[in-house]
Amino acid sequence: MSNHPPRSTIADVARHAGVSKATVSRFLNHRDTLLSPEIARRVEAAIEALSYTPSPMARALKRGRSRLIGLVVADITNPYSVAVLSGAEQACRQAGYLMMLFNLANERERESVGLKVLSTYQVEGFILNTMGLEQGSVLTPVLRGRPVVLVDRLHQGLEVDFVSLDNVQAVHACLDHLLEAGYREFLLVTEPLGGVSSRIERVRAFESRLDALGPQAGGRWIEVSVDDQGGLAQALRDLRAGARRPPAVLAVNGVVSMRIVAAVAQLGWRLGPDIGLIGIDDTPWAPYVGPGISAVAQPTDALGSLAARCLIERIGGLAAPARSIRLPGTLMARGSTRLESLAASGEVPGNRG
Amino acid sequence: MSNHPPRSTIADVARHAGVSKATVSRFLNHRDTLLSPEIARRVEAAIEALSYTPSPMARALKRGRSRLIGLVVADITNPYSVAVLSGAEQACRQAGYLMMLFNLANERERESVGLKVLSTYQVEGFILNTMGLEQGSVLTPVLRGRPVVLVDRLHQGLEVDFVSLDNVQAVHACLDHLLEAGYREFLLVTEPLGGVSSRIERVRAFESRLDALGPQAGGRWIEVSVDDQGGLAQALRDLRAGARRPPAVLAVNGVVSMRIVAAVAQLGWRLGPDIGLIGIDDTPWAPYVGPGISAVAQPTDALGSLAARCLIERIGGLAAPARSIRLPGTLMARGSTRLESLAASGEVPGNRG
DNA sequence: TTGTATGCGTTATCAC
DNA sequence: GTGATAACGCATACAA
Repeated sequence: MSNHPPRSTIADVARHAGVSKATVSRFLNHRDTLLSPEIARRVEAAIEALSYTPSPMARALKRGRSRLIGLVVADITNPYSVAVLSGAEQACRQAGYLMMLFNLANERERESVGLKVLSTYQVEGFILNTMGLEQGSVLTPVLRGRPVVLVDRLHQGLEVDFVSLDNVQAVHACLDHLLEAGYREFLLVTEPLGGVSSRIERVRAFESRLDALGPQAGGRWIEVSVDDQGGLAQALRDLRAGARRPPAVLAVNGVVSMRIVAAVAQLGWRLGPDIGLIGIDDTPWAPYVGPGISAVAQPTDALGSLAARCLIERIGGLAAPARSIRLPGTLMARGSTRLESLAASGEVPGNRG
Repeated sequence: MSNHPPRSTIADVARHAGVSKATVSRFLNHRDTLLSPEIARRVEAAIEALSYTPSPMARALKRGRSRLIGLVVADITNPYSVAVLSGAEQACRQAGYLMMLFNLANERERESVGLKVLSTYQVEGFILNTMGLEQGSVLTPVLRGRPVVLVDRLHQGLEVDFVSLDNVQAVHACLDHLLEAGYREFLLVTEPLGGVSSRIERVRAFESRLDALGPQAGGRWIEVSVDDQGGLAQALRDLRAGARRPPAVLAVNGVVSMRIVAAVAQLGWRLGPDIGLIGIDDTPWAPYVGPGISAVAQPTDALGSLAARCLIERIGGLAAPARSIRLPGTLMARGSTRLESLAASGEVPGNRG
């Protein structure tokens, strides 16, 4: 059993350099001011020689700051969450913060637990990508004044920075594209709203746009829970039966897109000619699923890094009123929104940007 | 500006309960022994009243243990990594550990940086899902005797627990399935081996199985780098041109599968009848891509939670020799390995388990 | 400009 | 059984 030397401490460095701990600490934190070149040189050499690194734990204890950022995510299995997480992680790293991850695994009641746990580790701020079900009033006490930024989903009564897709723009882009492609009858499919702000916003945008469009187009929206694939298929059957020409479905997110694709496959219909499909959230596979699935791609990386940067600004003391940042999505038009089948023309599915 | 009360400390609890800090600490750590019921009750009440939680930071400082586990991941954008991560995170949580995440973002040289950073945070152990390029000899010093478990990829000279897909079984399952489906000419496509153990194992398994098969089947393997999509298409053209009947491709992982699909689409071929495709790594979209992409699904969740549990056992002091755990994958047969096209029969793509 | 002393919130070692 | 007290590694007020 090899015994490993304990990591060297500030005391070791001080001894090695023949100075006091305070001097080493000064070198670490206020290198510029208050230090004679000669001493600085010796301290630096000692640090190098002992390959000394300050203990963030001890620092956190003393200063109350930990260089840690807590990320609470509803479901790390969701590619959207991961993409955002990834962008955020990068920005944090660049700013010298480390990320502590807490995954809710879709158990919403664990949200406050996650916050508490991260809290005890003295994280300096939180990025929340959760269901948004906990009211701000219950969150506030555990936050203890530490900054928070919300991603994708708002929390009632929590007035903090918010970063998200521009849902109105995204839904409008979808509808405009469908109209241009020749569809006139629309069905928006969402998971049960359940108070989730992004879903609600998308539904509202859908409704208001449809109102504005007037009689030239018609549409409804339905909630279908994940375990009711049969209900979804039935809804699609009804939709198509009641329409004079091929209708189109707008999937509120990637999960729903996937389920629509499954249902359409099961029904034996062709995406595009028989029923249009466009969804919010793009995936690398989308170009190759059936005739290609049209989608609005979210700028997930930007969302994540913006969230992180906002948070870090707040940690740095910024006291501006709560900001709301909305980033546009970009439409990827593919075969699932092409009324005329291309099977005959020999064209191949793929990206059309 | 609302001022937030500082979190209560062990001293607050002691004062509130009219006992000493030591007593409170005892209640926290050795509740069972050495404590009169009366005092215990009072302490408990005080803790409740002040909603006190011990500071993990201070604990870590004093005891050297942090209840933190460090996870270094090559690319958090890779769904495989995330799936593993997710399983690991869950197991850690259940054991009362929190996960600190360090993403290499595919910059391999950041591996030792990641280890160092996590190290300073006093993580009690590491789960590594990286390229495996750093030799054990360079890793060992920063590990300082703390346990490590490797996922999916081995490191040379690092004899620690290892958890991974049973690559031999997986590749054999693929080949057996292809043979049964009627294919006889095989091409394994991998990203450049670059010393990554999982890729090497899969190639070796491919070669040895082919050897064993003898003249009834033939095959080669090629490395194609991510940015050489043209080269991949050309390789496929050559493959098909040189084969008497439809050949089949074995994609070494999900990323490669995706690229093959893209190339085949570009070539205008039908997956299955024109060229077979089976890949390691399944995705939710696979059933709906073209005729359905056949794949070997990895037990990612199990891999992750096993990794975490191994690590936690080691942290607990287990001193057994390094273990190597190989979990079998499960074959999902779909249309991309069906020689006869089903287009005519009206059957619909989907899972066939 | 540098050193001494104290405290951050815990746990552990001693007394009592 | 319980209470002082020291120490973990660091940063800072104060003294020099």
